[in-house]
Amino acid sequence: MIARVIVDVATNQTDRLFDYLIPAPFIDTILPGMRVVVPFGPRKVQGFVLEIGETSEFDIKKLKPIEELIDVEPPLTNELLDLSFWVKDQTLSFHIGVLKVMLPAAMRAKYKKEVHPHPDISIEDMSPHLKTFFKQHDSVLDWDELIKKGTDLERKLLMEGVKKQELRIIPIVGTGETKKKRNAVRPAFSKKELEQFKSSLTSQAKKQIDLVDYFISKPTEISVVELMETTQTSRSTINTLVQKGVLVQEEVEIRRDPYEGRKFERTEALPLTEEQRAALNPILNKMDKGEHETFLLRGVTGSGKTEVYLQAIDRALSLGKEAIMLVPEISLTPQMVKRFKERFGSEVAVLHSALSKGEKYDEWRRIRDKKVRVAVGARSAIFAPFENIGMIIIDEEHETSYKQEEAPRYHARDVAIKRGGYYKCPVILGSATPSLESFARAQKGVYHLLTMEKRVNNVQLPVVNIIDMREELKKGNRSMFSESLTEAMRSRLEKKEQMVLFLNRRGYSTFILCRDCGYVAQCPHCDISLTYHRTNQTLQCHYCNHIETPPTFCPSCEGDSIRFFGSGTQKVEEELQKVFPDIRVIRMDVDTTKRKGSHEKLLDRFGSGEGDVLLGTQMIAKGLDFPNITLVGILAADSMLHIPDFRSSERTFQLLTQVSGRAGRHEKAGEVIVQTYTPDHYSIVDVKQHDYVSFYQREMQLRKQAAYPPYYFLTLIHVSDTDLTNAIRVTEKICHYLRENLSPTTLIFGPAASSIPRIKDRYRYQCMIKYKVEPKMIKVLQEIIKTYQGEMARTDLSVLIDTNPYMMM
DNA sequence: AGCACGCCGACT
DNA sequence: GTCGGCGTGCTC
Repeated sequence: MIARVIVDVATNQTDRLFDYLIPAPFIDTILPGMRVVVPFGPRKVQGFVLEIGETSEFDIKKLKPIEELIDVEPPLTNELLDLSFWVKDQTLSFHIGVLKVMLPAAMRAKYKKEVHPHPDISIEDMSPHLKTFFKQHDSVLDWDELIKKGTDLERKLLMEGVKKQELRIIPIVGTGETKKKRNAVRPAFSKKELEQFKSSLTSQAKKQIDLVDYFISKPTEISVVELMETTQTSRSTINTLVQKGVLVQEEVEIRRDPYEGRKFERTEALPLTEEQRAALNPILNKMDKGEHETFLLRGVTGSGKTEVYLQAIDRALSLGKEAIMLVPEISLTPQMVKRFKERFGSEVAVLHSALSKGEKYDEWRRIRDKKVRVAVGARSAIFAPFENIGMIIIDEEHETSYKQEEAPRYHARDVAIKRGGYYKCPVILGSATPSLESFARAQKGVYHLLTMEKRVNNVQLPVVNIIDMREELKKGNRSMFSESLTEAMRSRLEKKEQMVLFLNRRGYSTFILCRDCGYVAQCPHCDISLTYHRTNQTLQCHYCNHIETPPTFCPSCEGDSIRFFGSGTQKVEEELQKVFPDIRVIRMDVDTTKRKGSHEKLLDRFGSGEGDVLLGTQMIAKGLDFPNITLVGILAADSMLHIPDFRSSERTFQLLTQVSGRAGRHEKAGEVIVQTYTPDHYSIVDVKQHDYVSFYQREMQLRKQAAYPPYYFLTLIHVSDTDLTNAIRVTEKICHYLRENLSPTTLIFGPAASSIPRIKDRYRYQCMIKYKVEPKMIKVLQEIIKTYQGEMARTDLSVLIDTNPYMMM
């Protein structure tokens, strides 16, 4: 018997199946989808068994046997294995990369090298330096750690030791899994025997008697910690009884429950509005018939999309099937989790980045072990290893975080539709502001469009006021708050209502500029300006972490007119305090939410009324639902509009609509104030009218003119090198090759310098492909990778291909 | 990616 | 003459 294995070596030459003999003990248990450790050349690596077969094209006598079988059950289902082929082809990724992304981080291979004293040599015979080294440390040392953290001398000693054969390096392939264990004890005796034992104890042994009494009344297993607490005894007393053989101590695996100790009250399905029912029915219909269809649910903010999702999932469960619900990382808030836990109780597993590796692993195993039937999570949860999926939902489907920006560059939306096809189940893409791609497909009838235009309980959409900041300047108002916004904030403070202020930039000042000569501090390694960080008084590069102290005189003209420009949330907070000295501000951005659980804490504080203002970046745009918010202020609506990306208008419209949606979701009416320097731009005007369709139509015209998606598909090839001329040369060759080999209707742009032409001293060039139908595309791109793989391995050259890119930089 | 094999320069 | 530089090629 032969196993065909994908090995954990991410290179072009090894991106294929390798055959291995299956040793007799594994023959009956080995299955496709299992992880193995195999010898590969001179070392050992982890691999995934994809196929089991009888024969090999390779010389059977030369096959090596599998070293180790890691799994008892295959972590990857047959469906996921099939899917992995599709994903790696579509995204031009290494197969191993796709297989790994399907598993929780804790299950990916860990490689380490252990440093041992050579077995034939006694420590005493080693060279004196090493002798002291091993005496100071444990006798088994981790090579990588020593190399990374050790001193130069230590490094030198180690190298010498290896050369002189005094040390041996043993590579270890680990699985990285850790199951949380706890010590527990249970009685080894029956009740009667315990009574007997008790009477043999002297009255001095009071604590032992307490323990025995406990087990007489409750003869079941209990964790040591819990036992100590309930009986007020110490570990040593328990140990004594273990020693005497009265109690048995065991390690019991426990599941890490990220939501431990939290009570979720069960809720029932809410009554649906007319619109909700009209949206839900066709979905249920398809589900009942066991047919696949992709639905695009466009519902304004507050129209009750979540309730539609919940009831759709409920139907899947009552049909005996499972459901996956994807939420953008940023809006996977405790509020959202709570809503799912309340409806589906212990049927829900939650997968998101705030969980520890171990917690994620445990939640993932609950899915694989069929302990739960609903998976809620961010992008990678689309690979939840269910085997009978009845419903897949992508909330906020327009969110760019569904596209993974490193290899494998997959889009969760595409994977969702692929899996939906496999399981013949409906897929819902939900959003108040669908991506143009999805809405265009719905218009063409590829997706089934469902619309919800009204908020539930007939709550009105907030009134949106657009403030022209150029007028404010003319009036002499140079602060970051317009008169209207200041007044609106004052009235909320008086009425004790809450508000949200949104600014798309964190930190303090974004750049420094010389007023005399226009000098802007630039990063020496990147073509980007440096950002001023007030906390440590430094200028920092956002791309390479270069740090320098801000100059007091202009390095260019030697004048003293250096000024800080642009403002972040930190500065807004200060300004707010100046205008309203008593205002209570809760600031939420990357800087204030770094610690685990701080996100939740800040929201709880705001929810309980501890703050008047929630001031934040992106992360406050979604999912917030507090009844007392009656004002939303958007400080710089056009900050996104000027990013060189064909989607910048779309992003602006989506973001403004999402943020606006935070206001007046309940009894109290909401108001939104949008500050902008471009009040006539359609992506801002259409927010005022809450008119998605109007925005869509205008934006589509521009996309058509400029030959962008949804009219064309895009592929972006990024070429970078420390050598500028070589980067250009390679990009030129690639463009030439594409023009020769793709159809004449396909548009090829390039070579063009990237919008940030240099990052970390690497020069960046691009080639953009726009196409409608191009059956040879994948083949041609594979050919390009093949052409440059050698040069990429040898030199600093890098060629990356992004099919369907979302980051144009 | 690692790692060994292999073919040319500066050293005991 | 050897030690070691990193170019080339392979891993079932």
